[in-house]
Amino acid sequence: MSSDFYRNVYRVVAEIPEGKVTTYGAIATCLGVASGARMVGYALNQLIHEKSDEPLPAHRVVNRLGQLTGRAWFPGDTMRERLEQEGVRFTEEYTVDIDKHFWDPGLNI
DNA sequence: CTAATGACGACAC
DNA sequence: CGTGTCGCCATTA
Repeated sequence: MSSDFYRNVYRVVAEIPEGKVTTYGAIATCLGVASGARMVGYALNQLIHEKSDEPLPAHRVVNRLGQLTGRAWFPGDTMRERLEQEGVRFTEEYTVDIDKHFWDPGLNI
């Protein structure tokens, strides 16, 4: 399990700076599979049952619209609260200002 | 090996 | 402008 693809996703997600967010598509593109946005989400989905001493900041990964599609995988509003706590602006209750806090992995990884 | 699924994305209607 | 449908690629059944 945990193919290189997964580790790749985990590494990118782990590099997301606080107060910044990125999209599934951006990560996928960074990994080489531009159309593998679904795979990124799938990889993160596996990370739920994956035990880690230091959980990955998956809450900083949103879809291209900035919507917290993964909020359902976090208890309560943990995802929204954490992002808000890091200084991320919200255009809506569950939508971040992706345009101002977008972080491109390709420019930093 | 074939079929189905998925924390998405883009396009069609 | 909101909804629906297909495509994308890896993993699982």
